[in-house]
Amino acid sequence: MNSQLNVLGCRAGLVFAQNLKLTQLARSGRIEEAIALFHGMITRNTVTYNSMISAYAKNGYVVDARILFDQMPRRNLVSWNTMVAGYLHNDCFSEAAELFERMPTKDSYSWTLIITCCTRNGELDKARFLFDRMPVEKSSACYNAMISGYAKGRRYKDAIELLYSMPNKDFVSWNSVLSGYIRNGDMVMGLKFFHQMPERDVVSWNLVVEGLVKAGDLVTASEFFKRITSPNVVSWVTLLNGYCKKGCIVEAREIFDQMPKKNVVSWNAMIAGYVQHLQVEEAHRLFTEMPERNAVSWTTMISGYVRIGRLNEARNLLDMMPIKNVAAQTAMINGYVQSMRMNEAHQVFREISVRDSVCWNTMISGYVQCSRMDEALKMFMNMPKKDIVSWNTMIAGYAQDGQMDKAIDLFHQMPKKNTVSWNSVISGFNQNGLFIEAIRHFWLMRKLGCDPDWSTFASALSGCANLAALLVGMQLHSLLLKSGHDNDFFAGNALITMYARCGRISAAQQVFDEMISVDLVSWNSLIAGYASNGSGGTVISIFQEMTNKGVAPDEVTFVGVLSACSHAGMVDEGLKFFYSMSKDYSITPVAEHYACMVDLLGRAGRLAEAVKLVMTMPIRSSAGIWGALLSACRLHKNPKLANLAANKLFEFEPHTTSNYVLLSNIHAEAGRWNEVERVRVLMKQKGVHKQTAHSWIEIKNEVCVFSSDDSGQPVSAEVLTVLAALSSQMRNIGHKFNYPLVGCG
DNA sequence: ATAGGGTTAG
Repeated sequence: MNSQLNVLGCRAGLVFAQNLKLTQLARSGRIEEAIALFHGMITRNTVTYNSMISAYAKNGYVVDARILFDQMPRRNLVSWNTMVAGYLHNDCFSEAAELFERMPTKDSYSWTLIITCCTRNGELDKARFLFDRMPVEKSSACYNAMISGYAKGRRYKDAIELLYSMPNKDFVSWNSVLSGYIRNGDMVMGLKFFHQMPERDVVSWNLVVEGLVKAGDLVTASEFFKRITSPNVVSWVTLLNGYCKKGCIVEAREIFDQMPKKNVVSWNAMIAGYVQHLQVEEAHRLFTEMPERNAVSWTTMISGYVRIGRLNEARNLLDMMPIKNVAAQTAMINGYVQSMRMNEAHQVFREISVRDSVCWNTMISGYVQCSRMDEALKMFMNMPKKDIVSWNTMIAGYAQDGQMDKAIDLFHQMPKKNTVSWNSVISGFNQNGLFIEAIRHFWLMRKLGCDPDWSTFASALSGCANLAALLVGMQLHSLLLKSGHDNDFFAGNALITMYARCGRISAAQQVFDEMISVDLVSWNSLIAGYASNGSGGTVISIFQEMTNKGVAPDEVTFVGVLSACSHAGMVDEGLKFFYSMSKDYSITPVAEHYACMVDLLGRAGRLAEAVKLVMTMPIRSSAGIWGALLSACRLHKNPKLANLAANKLFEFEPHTTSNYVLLSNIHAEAGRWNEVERVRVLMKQKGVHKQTAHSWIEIKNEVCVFSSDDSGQPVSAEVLTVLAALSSQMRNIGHKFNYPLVGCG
């Protein structure tokens, strides 16, 4: 009897110890060892099962956790809570809520879980509804969950109101509100709240240091750091990270060396700092020196080698990694994706045991970059839980691939849209020439309560630039000033282009002058602006100004400069720049530059030289080059050469109506009616139709569309009268018309 | 063994 009891006692002791070990393994991410231990155990009690459920869930194996939960012999309240927490940990909100509903009994843990579930899912009011009606006594944790939810959702008033009504406030309560301010970037309010707090612990101080670091104010951040009475590892790492992000890697290293206690996170942060500054060798030295490495250390190193393009070293590390995790494998996939090596990317992807949304998204974006949209879609469809990034990647992919209909289709299907989703469709419309749709979606986005960012403004402004929609462009300009995104390069540069394309070059110049700092794109936009406005001399002086300031021109700069010369008839200057770009700036001319040169020589009537340039150039010809030649043929009435240029042009653009029309007109003007007929037959053969040209204007928020030969317009007669008056005025001041202006609606 | 605030990697 006694010995039997002893055996039982020993067994109980063993189970207790093994349960403890299980929890420890789970906490340090050693899930394989935990599984082995669990399966090797002779006796298991409810606590064992609970620990294992938690172990699975905390390491991403939420399905296995559920299987064990369903299989275990007896479930207690903690088992149910653990499973709900497991779902919550893996962002499975609906599963968590479903299980919560089925719970036989609920304690304050359960209620805290469901409230957290709602707040994390953005359902703040539902959370509050449950909070107000929960039948068990509210713990501090429960209050804190609700307060934290409010604060994270920027509902500071609600958060503080609840905080003040709470009976036993602790540090977590105060820090939850503070964290909301800091994480949302509301530093001014955050600091004010910090000073109002009755007492502060290390976490409070760390939060403020974090906020200051994020705002880029390292001086104040280190002042606050110095005032912390006993800084912990988190305080040190936060400051260290701040110096790394600011590019002060030497100072970061000093902080690292000064740290009284280092843990894995400290080493990882320092390694990440070196990786960010592309000092991957130094990072690797620390990596080999550090006392213990975790998955983050390996992942940081792998992504470091990926960043500098050394995929072999990255792959070696991944192969050496003892227990591979998704993050490390995704970093590797990212490397292959960037080099378009999709087969190798897919091989790594196949080896991943638990696939999260990030690794799926990386694969999708890989196929998108290779324009393999069918495979991207296959991935997207196979993905078990799509997140907002997956949707946005697909939408941007279709837009880039010219399949705007599919992009819009997905956009309408997606459950929740963010700014990036809107940006993808808006810039997609622009890329596909649907500028009106781009602008319409900008207003729609604002109407539906989504905030545009600098990228939205840049896209919408680009739409205006292409439509020469000055009034809308000016409206966007003032919205941009109000939004606070006006100091951004992209938005500023888009403004320059918008004003220039709307013919307001002085406004473009003013935007340029008022920008806090300009980049190469700003210079290029200004140059292109003056170029299209025909101010060749100004372009040349701006070009000199920018090179004097030490800004090196690129290919785009020269497209602007050369087209300026061509528009202003400055042939010699153009030729000089063309030769100088490769000689002085070592920029190899591409098709666009040759097109400018053909245009330049062609306009000047030097057709033979233009042809010679095309025949001797070391690159493949393009539609732009032959198009420029064809236009020159019209200007200088050379139907023979026109036939040659047109034949080449049709190889590139067999279905572009305007090319055929141009050729036909050249022959018509020369009275070569046989040739005109030949072009007509050619168009019929190729199935090209002469499209009815149309244009539109906006009057009092209504769009009026005009097309040629359209007498159905209600205002046609009026328009025609005005047109006739304008034509006669133009004729009076000496303008000659190529065609009689008839039939314009 | 389960819930609320703070650090690092994809």
